[in-house]
Amino acid sequence: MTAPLHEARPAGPGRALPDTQQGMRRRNLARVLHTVRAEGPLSRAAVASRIGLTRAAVSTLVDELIRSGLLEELGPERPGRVGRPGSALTVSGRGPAGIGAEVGVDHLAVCAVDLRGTTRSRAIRQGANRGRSPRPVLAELTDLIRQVVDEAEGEGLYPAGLALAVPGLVARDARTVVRAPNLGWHDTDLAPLLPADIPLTVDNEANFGALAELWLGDGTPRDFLHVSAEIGIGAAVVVDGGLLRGTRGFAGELGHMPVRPDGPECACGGRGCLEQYAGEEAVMRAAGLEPDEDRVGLLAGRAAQGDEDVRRALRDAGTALGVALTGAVNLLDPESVVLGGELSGLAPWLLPSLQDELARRTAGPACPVSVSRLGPQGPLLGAAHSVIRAVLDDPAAFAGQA
Amino acid sequence: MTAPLHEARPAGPGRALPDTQQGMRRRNLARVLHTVRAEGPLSRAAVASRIGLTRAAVSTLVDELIRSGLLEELGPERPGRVGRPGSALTVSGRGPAGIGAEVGVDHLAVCAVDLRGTTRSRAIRQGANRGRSPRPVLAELTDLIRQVVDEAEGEGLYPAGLALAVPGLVARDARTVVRAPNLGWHDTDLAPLLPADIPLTVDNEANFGALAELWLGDGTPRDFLHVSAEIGIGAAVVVDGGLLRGTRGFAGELGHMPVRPDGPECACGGRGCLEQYAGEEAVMRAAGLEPDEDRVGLLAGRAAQGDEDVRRALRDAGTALGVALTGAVNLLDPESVVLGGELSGLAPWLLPSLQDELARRTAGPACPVSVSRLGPQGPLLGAAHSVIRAVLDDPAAFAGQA
DNA sequence: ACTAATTTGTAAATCGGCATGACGAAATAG
DNA sequence: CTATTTCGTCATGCCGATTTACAAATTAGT
Repeated sequence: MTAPLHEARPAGPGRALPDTQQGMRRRNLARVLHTVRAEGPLSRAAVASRIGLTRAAVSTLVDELIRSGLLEELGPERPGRVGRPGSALTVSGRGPAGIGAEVGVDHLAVCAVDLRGTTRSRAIRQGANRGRSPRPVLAELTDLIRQVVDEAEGEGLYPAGLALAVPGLVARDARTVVRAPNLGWHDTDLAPLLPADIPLTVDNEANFGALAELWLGDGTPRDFLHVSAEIGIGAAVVVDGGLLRGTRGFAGELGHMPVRPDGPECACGGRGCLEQYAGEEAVMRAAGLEPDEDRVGLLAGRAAQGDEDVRRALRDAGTALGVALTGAVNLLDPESVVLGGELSGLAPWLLPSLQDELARRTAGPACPVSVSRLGPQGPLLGAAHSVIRAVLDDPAAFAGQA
Repeated sequence: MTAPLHEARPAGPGRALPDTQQGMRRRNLARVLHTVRAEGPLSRAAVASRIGLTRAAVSTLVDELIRSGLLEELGPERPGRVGRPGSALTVSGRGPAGIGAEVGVDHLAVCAVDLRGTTRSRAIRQGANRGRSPRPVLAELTDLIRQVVDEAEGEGLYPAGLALAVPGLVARDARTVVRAPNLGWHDTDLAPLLPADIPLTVDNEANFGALAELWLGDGTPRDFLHVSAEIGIGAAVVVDGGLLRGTRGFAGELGHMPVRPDGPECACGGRGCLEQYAGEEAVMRAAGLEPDEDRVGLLAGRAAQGDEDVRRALRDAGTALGVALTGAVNLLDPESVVLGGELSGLAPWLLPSLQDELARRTAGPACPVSVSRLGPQGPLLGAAHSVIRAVLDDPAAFAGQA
């Protein structure tokens, strides 16, 4: 569990782990569990026909999963079909729980999700974290985590892992925050500051948001670009159902796409980066507003009231986003672009100019742009579900932990 | 073999093929073959220790590969080490051959590569193909293919597949050219116009170039961006040792990255696309030269002679490339950027300004930029090797074809 | 109602594939 | 010349999925 969850791709045939029968068993356990979770209550025979194994083989696999507490038998189905009714199986509601946590600029949040995907417990605490050092913030977060874990344990769950979403760049070790400008954190190993008894994974808020979109969004494809924003503009690239992380884990930095190469200087050293046109600070300035804690809320409120200055600022930001996204879309050819995170609240005023710009610069049909249904809670849900996903991907590794 | 070679990623655990013992055997055959090919002559024991199987298991796998004609026994090694010497194994020099073919703007080329990776036969024909219709061009190409195949068969090889590189966009069915502006082809299924007795794969020239770089380049990482150019500017994205293709197979279109969003109108509908600053035509115009057949050669020649106009034009193109690449590098976080294809000949004059621009716009260490050792023959080699790669990845599928 | 047909789940036998352990073969070290 | 080391192979065993058979539970048909 120290390795990052959900690699973009398993290693090639030359370097893979030895392909032995235990590995086969483990993969088949995963396939059974995955299909039962994905396709609702299912009989052993139904699972067998879906994954291509025989009923006998599935029987033994199911037995093992039931013994591990990952599957539950609901009893005989009552269908109108001919033949003996099957015995319905579901993923357990009392097995492992994924603990998701989030450090936002102005809040902390924790939740526990069970194998079925339902949130069983949650805790939120408002309060500005900008400029506070990691230790007190994570101490506070640890309180919330204990709270949520206690509640989950009361319902018969046990924490299988803790996934933390932060608004910043995270190293590939999945524990060290390299740079989180809006918190003021840099090069900090978070693991020592969090509960040591639960396996930890730290990742970028945008990445978790994208995974939530992938797993929870309705009709979201396996190849898309997920754009979110907290001050900087973070994006996440999903390729064939997996996250593209990059060599250092920094993939998805949309904020410093050159939009006007001769524009004003940016902190990154370049000129005319997207962030200077569509970043929160820039939009606030363009709208003639003062910096505030809840910038997105303020912008959305004013825009909804019909404030022309704010609307114009958002239109311009949408155009800039459109330019940057044109480049990204040309390079990646995704099936769609999803606006998520805090950005989704501003979508009504960003979207028209964004889509215009994208369409204008694209030969042929433009890449469709949609708004996340999950909105700001995407990252937290994605984090919790990433833990659940790890269990589903290798149930054997989590077997005896109840 | 009708499915595209080298998907970016196998399907998730829920949808994968049933994981049965035959599958395990197939994968282990592949692993044995891969290691022998990659690490030179090797004894059974050496292979076993490398891939983590026992000597006994490897013995049976090797037997099967020898019977299939994919491996050869060289006889006992003569080492200075204690103990019975092993019997060296090599991949066969008389097994399957990968037939690579290329339709360029001003040439046709075909080659045959054996399992060892050595080119065993080749044929090239110069002649402008711009504006010619697919049928006569591919008829001519078919002649060359027959020639090369005959020669290869004379040496005991048999064609395991034909891979064709074209300078244009290819659909994900790996047979249909969607758009090849410099040939004037569009929406053409090439399969009926090529030998029907060899399994066919068609792909973008830039993609094959990138694969060649991945497989044949020295020290090339598993995550990089490969930039080539023929008129348009094509790039290919390699993520964790696999090609990123995109939903429609169009990933890697660098040519229409917005470089100066208010710049002149481009054929794609946008403004100030990279192609207008670093495309061949644009550079020729900026250098004050007339259109010509061998544009790259002309530019390189003049630049080498010290022509200041040409050099300035190339410097500016490098700067524009740098701007576009900044965006791509930020988005993908690759380990390096490789200049390949025709572009590699112009590298000496493009590189300085390109690297300057990239470094200026990057916070922290800039992404290293290198020049392909393979140069213009990358695509052809990549095509041939992609066939060989398919054999290595699943030897069982090619077993009885000798 | 009673039988036939159909489907489910499991048990027993079988097969395929790798691991284990032992052995002869072929080299080096002393 | 013997002891040691390593290689390749064989016999055996284990593990996991398949095959085959069968009892159980339901619907369809008379």
